[in-house]
Amino acid sequence: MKGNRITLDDIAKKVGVTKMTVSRYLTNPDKVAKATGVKIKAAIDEVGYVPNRVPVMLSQASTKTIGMAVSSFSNLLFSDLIDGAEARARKAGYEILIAHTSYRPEEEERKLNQLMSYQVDAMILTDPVHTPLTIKRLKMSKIPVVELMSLVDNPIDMNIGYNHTKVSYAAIKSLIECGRRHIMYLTARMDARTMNRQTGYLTALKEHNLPAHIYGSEAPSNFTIGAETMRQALLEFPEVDAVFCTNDDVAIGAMIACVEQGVKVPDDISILGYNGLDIGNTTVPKLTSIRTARYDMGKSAVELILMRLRNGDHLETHMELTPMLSLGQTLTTEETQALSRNFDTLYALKMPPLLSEEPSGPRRWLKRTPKER
Amino acid sequence: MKGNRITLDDIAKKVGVTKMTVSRYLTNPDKVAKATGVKIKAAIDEVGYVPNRVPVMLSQASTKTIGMAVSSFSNLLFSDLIDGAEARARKAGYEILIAHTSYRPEEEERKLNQLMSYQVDAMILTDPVHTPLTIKRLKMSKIPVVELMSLVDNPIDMNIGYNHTKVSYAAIKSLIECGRRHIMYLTARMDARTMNRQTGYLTALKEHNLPAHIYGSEAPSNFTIGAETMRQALLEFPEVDAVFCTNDDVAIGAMIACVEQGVKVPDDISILGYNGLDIGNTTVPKLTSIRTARYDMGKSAVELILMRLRNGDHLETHMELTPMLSLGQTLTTEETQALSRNFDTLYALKMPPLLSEEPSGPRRWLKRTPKER
DNA sequence: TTGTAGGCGTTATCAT
DNA sequence: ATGATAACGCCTACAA
Repeated sequence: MKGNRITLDDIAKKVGVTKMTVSRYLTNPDKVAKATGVKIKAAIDEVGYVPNRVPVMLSQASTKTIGMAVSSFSNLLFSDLIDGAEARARKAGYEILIAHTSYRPEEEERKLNQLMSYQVDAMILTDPVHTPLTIKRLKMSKIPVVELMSLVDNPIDMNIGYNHTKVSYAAIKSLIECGRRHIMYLTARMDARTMNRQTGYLTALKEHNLPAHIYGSEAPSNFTIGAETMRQALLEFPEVDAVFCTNDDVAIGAMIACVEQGVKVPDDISILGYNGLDIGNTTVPKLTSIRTARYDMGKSAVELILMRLRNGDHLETHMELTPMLSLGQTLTTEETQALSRNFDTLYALKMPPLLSEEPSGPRRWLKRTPKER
Repeated sequence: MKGNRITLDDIAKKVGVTKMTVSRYLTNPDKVAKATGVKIKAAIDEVGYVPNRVPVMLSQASTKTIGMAVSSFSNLLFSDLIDGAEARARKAGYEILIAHTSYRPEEEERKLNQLMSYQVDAMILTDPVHTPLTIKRLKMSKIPVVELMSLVDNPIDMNIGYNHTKVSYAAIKSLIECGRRHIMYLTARMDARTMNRQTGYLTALKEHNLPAHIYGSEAPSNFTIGAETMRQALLEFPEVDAVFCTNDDVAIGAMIACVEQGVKVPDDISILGYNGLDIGNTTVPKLTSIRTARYDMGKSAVELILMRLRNGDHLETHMELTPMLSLGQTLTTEETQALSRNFDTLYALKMPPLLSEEPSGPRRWLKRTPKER
């Protein structure tokens, strides 16, 4: 039962003109007689009329709307992505329509369907993996699509992001260069980016004939999970001398566990986070983390879309970004410098064949169901 | 320039039927001949057809869509609200359309306009303050509206939330009962709920003739801001023996500052957070916080909307919730018990006339612009 | 300055 | 089992 919404015609009748006049007033008040305009305004204010954009969408016109499917609202990194995209979109008179996918391709497919059914002019995706149907729908629709965050192998259209595998490879190489030999990968719920990082981690270790130690959980990442997993790791793998974390949440959990157990960071164990969120600045010592330019990515995505929409050009844009280091004290000075150096030359970095098979070393999963509601 | 989207007619022509037959197949495959259905399915799959919901919206029908205007994506509390609402909505075949307001009534007005222009069947609001136009539009539209989080004075329609003023009053009273005399309010960017809490805080102090000490910042709250502000407070107001925080982010910042300065929590200073987010469980000691039932609120909001939509009843539903205590160790045992007791009898609680004027004690604002982009 | 006609893509309704 | 027609509310294009 939906309320009887007010239409242009209702306003028109109140004023004693046709809806066309009211429509004109709405797009440009100067196009109607001043006296008429005043009456129309009064009528609109009186009833709280909200223009219905649906018919406009129907008339093949642009909807001035960009759809954005983000992986999660509980990971702060996506909040920055949205802010960047919205700020740029608004400046151009566009709106962003947001949906979230919970990192699941099928959910992305659902939400994409929903957004496309609103006739969005373009789509921004933040998951790197899609269902075949998602890909087909986007390609057939011909609307501009930007995949954000990860550099992907077969972009649907445009792509801005990081090669997380390469970044992780470079990070682990740096730690090895600086003498770490028992490097652990601390992870949480497996999504595609988590896997990319793992591949980079495994590849670097393999190259140096070092064993892999992967500790993770099935639950979505948070501080508690990170701490629990790290406690377990310290028991089972006490030689650990470096922890590469899939994100800052679990990294902070790891720091908490280290403090509890009297482990010195970074002397005994160095800890490296991923994303460079604000929270890492508040710990003591501050977390060293791989910082991704989230706000700028959101902004750039909209910029690429606007260019395409305006010029109709079909430049294939695939931008590989290189991360900065969010400086803290959870790596040694030497390690920090090695990482910065290696990130600077990331484009030139050659990797050996990627490893995606199971690691040779121990692999430990804490069984733990997501929290009850 | 929008892609030439595929329509029902395109599919129909491919198959050699009219679009009506294809439409029937989509709503109920059994309504067309089996052979026809097979051909239609093939055609749809081949071109990646996405049904266009816009015409459906136009034909006065329900859009099966609920609009939700959340204050922020960078505050985790709203993520739970969204999850609760989405879970319930999906079960009923509804979609949630999300927009964010950055706590600003004018932005809420903009986003409301956007959502209503998509003909949503109902609206969920999470800000407690609205522009007059927002209120008028919602009331005139007659669609079900739920205001979440805060119990408000003049609800637009339905309302589920907390009386944050009363909750804060009860919390401060409890601290006073237990002997605290130098209670500080630690806040951040001022939104309406922050103000409600301040009023409760001031009222309780006034009743006991204690001076108020309010420390805050203009920037959006985060851990860094909380820590900075608390450091300043410790310098200027060293007698402080309790810190009432507007949210868990600044509370954790306060804990960090206390640890740095060698202040014992809760012996020297007790710290109380607000919202009971997961992050409070990871600190040492765990943060004691006032927990709000966010997921359930989101769920209940949709439930009320569905009832209204289905039955057309116009029960005025105004639910006042009472918070639980998220148990930690940043209050003394005695204080924790006092708070729990007082929350249990919150409904019966009588407050003196509210104070909303400026506090009598010192008030200190750290000037700090939001972080550069 | 204002009005009229037609069309956007789907579904309800009424034929065939 | 399938087709034809009308309607939803706005805007573009043309007319007065």
